[in-house]
Amino acid sequence: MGLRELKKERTRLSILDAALDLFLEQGYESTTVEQIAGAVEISPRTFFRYFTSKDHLVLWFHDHGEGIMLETLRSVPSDEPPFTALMHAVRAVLSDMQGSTPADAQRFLKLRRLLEEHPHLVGLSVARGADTERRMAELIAARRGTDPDQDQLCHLIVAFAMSTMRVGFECPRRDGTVTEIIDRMRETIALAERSLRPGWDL
Amino acid sequence: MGLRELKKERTRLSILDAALDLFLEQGYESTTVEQIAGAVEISPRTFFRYFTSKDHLVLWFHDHGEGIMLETLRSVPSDEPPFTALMHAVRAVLSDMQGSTPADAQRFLKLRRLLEEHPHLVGLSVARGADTERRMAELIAARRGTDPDQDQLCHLIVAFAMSTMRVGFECPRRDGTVTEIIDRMRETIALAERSLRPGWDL
DNA sequence: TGCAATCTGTCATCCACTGACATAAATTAC
DNA sequence: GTAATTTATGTCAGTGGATGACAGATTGCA
Repeated sequence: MGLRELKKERTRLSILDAALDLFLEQGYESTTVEQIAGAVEISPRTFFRYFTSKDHLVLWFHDHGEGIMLETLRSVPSDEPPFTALMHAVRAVLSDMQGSTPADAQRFLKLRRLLEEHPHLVGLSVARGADTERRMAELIAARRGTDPDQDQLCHLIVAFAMSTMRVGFECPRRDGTVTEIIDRMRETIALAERSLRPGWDL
Repeated sequence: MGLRELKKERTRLSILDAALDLFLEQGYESTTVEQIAGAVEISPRTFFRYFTSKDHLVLWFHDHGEGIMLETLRSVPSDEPPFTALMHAVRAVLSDMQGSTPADAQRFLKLRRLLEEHPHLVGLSVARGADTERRMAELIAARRGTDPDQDQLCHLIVAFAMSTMRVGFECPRRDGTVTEIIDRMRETIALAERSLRPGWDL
């Protein structure tokens, strides 16, 4: 990786950190892009070259997780039932979190606090989730050898899987460590698996 | 109802209709609020007194449906299992659609076409859905006599129910009549009920 | 008819976001 | 090491969504 890419990644994280801190300090709405840019000494125009929008700052984790999930989905043996495969994908995200640097863990926890204090921001995440679901439904349909337009079940499978994930990540009132969150997520997965009729997703 | 409220409702619908037509004609992004306001001969400022934002135009159906669902949820006997109660609420929305005026049906179909052509607008709807889910989870928790912060299952129940609804309304490639959509939705409900383990939501 | 409440338009302003262009920096080729 | 190329950054000007303040018009009611 060249010096250029390295520096780019560093400013990218600087922007993210500065923004998270500002948001938590003075609120999301009342923080302007100009302020964020000022904090990392770049022009507002440059900010938009790193993040397509102010909202995008909040979506970095979602994007990261989506990448891992899609990747996992493609690599998981195709004789596994779809929902099981999706739960594998979710667990892959958890593994990634477990192996993340302390700095990344900090960012994740800050993001969670932010979402807790500004519930309407959760909407941004689930909005992008709609996109993610469409992509996943295609993969699942391919797995099932069906046409996503005809096959309602593939959409339902994906929707249930993402619901499970979302519920698992939902903010418990007192925020814990990353490990606690991962444990909670595992419980939720178990709960979902218990709730579904065996073989429903075949 | 006074003359004032009547007139207000009429302009409200005029704005909505003009907007839907413009969106379908020339796209969502490339239609400005100024154009919409111009089409119904009001000032842009007044537009924002009828709809809190441009996006809000797309959410009128969601808001309407949410109202019906919450209302139904409160009136349904509390010895019914939560998921069953939620499916009743969904069916109440379908009944309302069945009894709607032709004009309303037209609006609904136009909205669907719009969402089909601009998938990213679906995000707006599911974003608001996150809000809706939180409110519903409280009702379900109350029903179950639990604290929504502790009880993961109540969130899962609501999330699964809303997923079912969303999948049911998802655009099939060729758009049909309102009746066809309602039938499709009923199938989806049946599919979801078949997928869940009996008694999972108790 | 006249008073009070409410609706509307105008104006000024903020902020997110984008295209165009010039400059500065890093990468590559020689 | 320097020149040429590619890419990142800043400046500037502009668009469009959204909000507060105020004045004038409209409606509802006594």
